[in-house]
Amino acid sequence: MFTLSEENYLKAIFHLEMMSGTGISTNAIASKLETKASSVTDMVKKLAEKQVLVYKKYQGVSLTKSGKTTAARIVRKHRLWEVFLVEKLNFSWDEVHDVAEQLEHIKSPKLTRELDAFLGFPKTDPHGDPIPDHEGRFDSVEKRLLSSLKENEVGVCVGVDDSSSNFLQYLDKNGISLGEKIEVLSIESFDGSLSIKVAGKVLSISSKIATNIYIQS
Amino acid sequence: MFTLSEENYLKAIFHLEMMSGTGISTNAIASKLETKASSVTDMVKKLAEKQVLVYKKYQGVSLTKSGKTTAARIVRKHRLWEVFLVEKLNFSWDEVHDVAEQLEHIKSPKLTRELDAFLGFPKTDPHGDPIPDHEGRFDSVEKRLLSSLKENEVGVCVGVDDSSSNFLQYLDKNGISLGEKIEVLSIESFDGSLSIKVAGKVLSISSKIATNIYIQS
DNA sequence: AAATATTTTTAGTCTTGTCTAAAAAATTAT
DNA sequence: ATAATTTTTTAGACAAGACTAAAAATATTT
Ligand SMILES: [Mn+2]
Ligand SMILES: [Mn+2]
Ligand SMILES: [Mn+2]
Ligand SMILES: [Mn+2]
Repeated sequence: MFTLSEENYLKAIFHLEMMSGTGISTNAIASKLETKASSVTDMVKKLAEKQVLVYKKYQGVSLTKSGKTTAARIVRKHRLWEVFLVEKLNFSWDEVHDVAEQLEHIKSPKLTRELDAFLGFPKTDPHGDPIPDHEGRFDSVEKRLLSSLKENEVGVCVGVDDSSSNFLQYLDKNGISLGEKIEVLSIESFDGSLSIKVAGKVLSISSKIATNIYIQS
Repeated sequence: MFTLSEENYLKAIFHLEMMSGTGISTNAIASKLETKASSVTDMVKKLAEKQVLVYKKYQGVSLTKSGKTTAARIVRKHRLWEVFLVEKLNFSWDEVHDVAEQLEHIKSPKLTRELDAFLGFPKTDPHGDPIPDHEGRFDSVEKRLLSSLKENEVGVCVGVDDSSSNFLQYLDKNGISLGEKIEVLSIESFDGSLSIKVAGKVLSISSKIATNIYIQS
């Protein structure tokens, strides 16, 4: 069994390994969890003793098989609860993250199993992220950044990279949501900003925005 | 804002005041929380500083208005989640308590509000206990112990005093559930055991069982 | 009204998870 | 290859929440 703090470390390392492969640095973990490197060193020693990760001084850490499964199950719960909040309790996609951060630590295998069934075994959460199964497996949707499209190409929005309330509200305001068709009308070579057509309306978005939207084409 | 531990103390004191009035002793709190009296003394000092209870050395503690509301809101969440688990996720009434003990600490006013609405604003939980409103108010159902009935009297089961898995499973096994009519056929004067008729069947229950079942007549 | 028993508080210790400051190792620049 | 910089670890401290053992206050007997 893991403490709340241990679970948060495992999840952070899991996400970091997802992005940048194995051998996650103390500093990377510290900045993701908004804590200090020295605290991370202490904690990874403890987690190494519990066999959920391998730690070699000055070399960073890597999750073991068991560590990956444990972390994926927390992510599974996080995303199932996000679906619940949006589908059943009228939350919008920018309101769910903080509550899910709490709910993901509830310990009850039956609860997770039944919640999954109650929601109809969803495959993705409200931000387009895949929901791992009980064993921690999930199929990664093939997707590209909107910024990788060329002029006159089209795609369907299937996810976001940044799930902050700020960014999601910006998307809402501009009619961009999951499943929406996006057409790139033109690209400004000077600053990489795009003119796009979405939901019948033309709008201009910065390159920063375009690198936080995933599309399928 | 209160820590998990502080919330558990507040809830315990709230329940103790419910039963035995004001001025709750250190020992009573300790035994309810399965901790030591010395730990309780430390904690009530802290809670007194936070103005949620009044503490006078050697005199026990009493919740303030604000303490009562805070505690009632935790109880509100506990019971709403119990309803959710039974009504929506196929839990039985003997499986919900431990999970609700975790869920009651989730902090999100919107979540509580929406959950309440999603469940259709239930007035009681799966054990017949009333669900406080946001302000901490709730109407106490008038009810008596089954053991207070005389021979040939009847009542309807409206609650249980003990919500342990053990006891609830015993009730299930014998067809006793909320809303069920119970008729007292005879009372054995030697040990106070009762012969009752419930769901068409006659069965004999000990006096201890009878003092843990609430009925309305 | 003492004496005894019980309850409650205090004093001191421990664990978990965090922090700052300093030391050590690894990396990058000259 | 040395020096400077950055990253990581160690050492020591702290707060929260718990515990044990001992002291103090209260309650109960005789
Ligand atoms: Mn999230
Ligand atoms: Mn999400
Ligand atoms: Mn309960
Ligand atoms: Mn209940």
